[in-house]
Amino acid sequence: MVVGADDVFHALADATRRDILTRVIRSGQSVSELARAYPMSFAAVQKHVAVLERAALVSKTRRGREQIVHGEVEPLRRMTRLLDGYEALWRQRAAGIEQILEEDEQ
Amino acid sequence: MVVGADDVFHALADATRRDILTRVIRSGQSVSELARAYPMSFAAVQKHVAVLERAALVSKTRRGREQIVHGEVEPLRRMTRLLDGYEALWRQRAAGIEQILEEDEQ
DNA sequence: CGCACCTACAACCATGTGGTTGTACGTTAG
DNA sequence: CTAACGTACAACCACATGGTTGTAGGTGCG
Repeated sequence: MVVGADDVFHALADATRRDILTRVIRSGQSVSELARAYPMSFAAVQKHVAVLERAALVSKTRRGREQIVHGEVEPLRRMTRLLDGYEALWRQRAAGIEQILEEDEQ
Repeated sequence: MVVGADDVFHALADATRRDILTRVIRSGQSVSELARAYPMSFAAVQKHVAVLERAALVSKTRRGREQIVHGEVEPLRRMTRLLDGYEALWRQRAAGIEQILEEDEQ
């Protein structure tokens, strides 16, 4: 696991970042477009995007002088799987659950 | 939503806390039992449990002089649902997705 | 070309976080 | 009753976080 679960959960633990994620999952948006949508400085939004990027929840591609932010769904899938693992563990139906939970710290 | 998604994700954004969660989901354990399992002070583990408790991921019940920590699976289910919402959104199959994602900030 | 726009990044500040130690209090065992 | 155990909480520290402003570099429009 190249990006830790820590990074993904931490990235998701902020309402602004979750909102940014929903926007760019719908369709890519430039950093400035995103920045205009929130009551904070451009730099602040840029930092939020950086956090999402470090968690691999978004990626950026250049388009002219703009940087377009795209949503990446794969890390979300991994987290969903992790949470499902906890749930299954709770239901005592643990078959192969240990393995899923251990991918966590790889 | 009485406990914010922020709290749940933040609680999960730490390997020690996720490990504590797996332990107590299997079966309840006292705070000291948990504390003995990690290379840190009792107080540190106690704080981790407090964070999990604030996120409603665990609850405590008294047994004699011990405080038994239990895993609560409902918040996990809510988070799984949230993540599923993002995924569905990404797949353009957005039927009622907005609603799910907005429960987020209630 | 020259200016405006988009982005990146550094410096700074207040606050929160994860860890420590120490103290205090309730409960059980002997 | 006393001693030991389990817990809670406060004070403290180093460091990360989320925000700010300012500066600088790449890109495109007129």
